[in-house]
Amino acid sequence: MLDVIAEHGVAGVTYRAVADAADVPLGSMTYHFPSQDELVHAAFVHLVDDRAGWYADRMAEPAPDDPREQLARLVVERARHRQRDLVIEMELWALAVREARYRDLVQDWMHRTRDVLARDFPADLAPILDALQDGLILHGNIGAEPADLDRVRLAVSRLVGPLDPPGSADDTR
Amino acid sequence: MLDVIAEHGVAGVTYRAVADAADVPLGSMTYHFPSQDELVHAAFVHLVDDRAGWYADRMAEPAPDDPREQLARLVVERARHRQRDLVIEMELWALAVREARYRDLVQDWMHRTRDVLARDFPADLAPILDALQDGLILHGNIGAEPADLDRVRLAVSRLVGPLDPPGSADDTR
Amino acid sequence: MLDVIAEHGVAGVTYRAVADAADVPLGSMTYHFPSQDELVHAAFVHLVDDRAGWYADRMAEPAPDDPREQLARLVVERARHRQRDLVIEMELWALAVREARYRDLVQDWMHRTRDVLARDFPADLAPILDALQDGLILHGNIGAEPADLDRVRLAVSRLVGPLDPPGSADDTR
Amino acid sequence: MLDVIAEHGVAGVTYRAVADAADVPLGSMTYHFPSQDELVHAAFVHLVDDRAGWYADRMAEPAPDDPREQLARLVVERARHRQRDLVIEMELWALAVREARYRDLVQDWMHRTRDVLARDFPADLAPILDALQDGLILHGNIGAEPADLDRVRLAVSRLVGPLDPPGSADDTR
DNA sequence: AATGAATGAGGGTTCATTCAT
DNA sequence: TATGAATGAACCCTCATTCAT
Repeated sequence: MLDVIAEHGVAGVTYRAVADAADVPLGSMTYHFPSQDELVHAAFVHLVDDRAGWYADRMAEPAPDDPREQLARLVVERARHRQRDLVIEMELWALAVREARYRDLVQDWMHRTRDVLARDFPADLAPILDALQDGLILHGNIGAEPADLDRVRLAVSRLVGPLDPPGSADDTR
Repeated sequence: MLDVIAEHGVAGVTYRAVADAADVPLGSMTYHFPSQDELVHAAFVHLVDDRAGWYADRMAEPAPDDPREQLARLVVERARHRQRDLVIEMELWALAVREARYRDLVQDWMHRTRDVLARDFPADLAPILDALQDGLILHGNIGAEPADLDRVRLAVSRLVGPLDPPGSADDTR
Repeated sequence: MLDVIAEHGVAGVTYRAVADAADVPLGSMTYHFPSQDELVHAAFVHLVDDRAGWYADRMAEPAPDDPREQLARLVVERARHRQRDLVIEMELWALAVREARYRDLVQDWMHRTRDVLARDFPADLAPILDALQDGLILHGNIGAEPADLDRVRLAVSRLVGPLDPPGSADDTR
Repeated sequence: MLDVIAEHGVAGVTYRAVADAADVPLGSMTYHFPSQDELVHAAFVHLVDDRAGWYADRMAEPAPDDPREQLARLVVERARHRQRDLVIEMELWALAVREARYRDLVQDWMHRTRDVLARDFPADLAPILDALQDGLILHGNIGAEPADLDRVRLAVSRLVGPLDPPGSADDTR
């Protein structure tokens, strides 16, 4: 299903295409998803859950001991050229600006992401960092050259501040 | 044409829909745009040119005397809720991550934007500022609450530095 | 279907025309014959089978006891003016010289016809008799006056020889 | 024009296709041939004249001194596999069995051919020889293997008789 | 519950033909 | 006279959706 979206966009989602991709009978598609939008929405609900969970897990990795570094690395990882996931996410965003139903989905996702960010960064910076990372990822995927780790580090450290003394990143909410 | 995209997405672009919206005969459409992709591409070429020109003009306004403030205001203006333009731009981005032809278009746009930014900000910050503003605009349009000017100001001033008289904005990498 | 071909040629075969002629819904047509060529090909497969069977049956009739006479009569019967069947066969031949797929079909038909002829005539004469009969039928249908039985008898008896007791029809090459 | 017919059949004849093939403006086509059938008919008139003239010339060649041999050779020459000319002629025949206008054209052609044949062969055999040669040519072009000269010689000599008046026409194979 | 058949609507595209220039 | 622009009518084909089994 998501493969179909990745390749042909939401516009290319047809019962037939998905049935073929999933190797299930056509009748079984319409049986479980009476309308086509049902099908698309279900796919995106699944996607959001999957991606939000993945993001929380990755940010929770104690890896570099510096959340700024971890954030920068995650951005670069997701900003690598022409990612399947990004293609699908873009389709969701495009839907979200037009249809409330999908907007709700994305808003939910955004909140989960900000909550994750708020564990490591000041709460008032979370929305900004979230916007920054989405912008960088988008540009990395579309731009001529992939995202550059140093540049991302620069952006993050400027936004967050030069030092992130261990344990000091207390969110004062 | 762009109205049709704004309302129904690129997927809703049909010769018939556009012909109706523009009140021209169906045969006229296919005559001037032999294939549908021709039509869509032409519309986006126009859009990019229009938006890039608009952006350059607005950033050139000597308005607040502080380019950081001007940038922040432009972001907020474009991040107002559910903008027609943003809807269309999202469709373009979604296409761009899937099809090289549209990617080229967006890359061109990105370069023009960065050139504009480089007039007022250090060159190495231009791509970052560009990504940041796109992220903020996207989130402003999709998020539950519209972009907040103070928050955007904060983001910009942190990224660029407290003062930016030409030459002083040294990046401390 | 074949009626449509007979009246308007293969070029006049449209899903709509056939659907109307057969009084079935348009969607039914495209469902059972996903592409138009499918439809045309299926019709001709049917035709060939039908005609080849018919020919074998007719030649097998013990009728005049002289296969030369039976052959001559069949030619004249099929060479009667403006026959629906001939119209359709011509369309098939025209396709066959251009497209391998239909050529195969006609070759198959030709072989079946020759096999039938080889039951009553020397094997090396079968292809010649087949060509002769097709030429006569064609000319009979297109020419100003219909085929003349005596003339056909003359042609056949000259080609085959005055007598054709099994085995005696030796070609004198 | 005839190239277009050869490649796509009469059904593939469109003002645009012909204009492109002849490298003339589209408007010039409709100007000189107000209707499409005008165009097709003119092309076939030209074809018939061309082919009939060619045939008369070739049969007039004193070449092998035996008209039977000359006829056989011409048949084989025209029966070579997948000839452009034959493709076009088939389209004409297919039209001729359906439309009087084209039937007249072909009848005219047939008469000219028979007149040519009647110069060298008994008048009552001319129509038969004509039919035979068309049948052989057709089969040669469609059949799996091209026409065989010996077989054609056999057919002709059987039909015409072993000797051709002035004792001369012995085929010297 | 599950599925393939069936169908009507819709959409891209082609093209003959008309017409202004 | 000659030509490109313009347009409305088809036509092929895809698909969502319905329904009988």
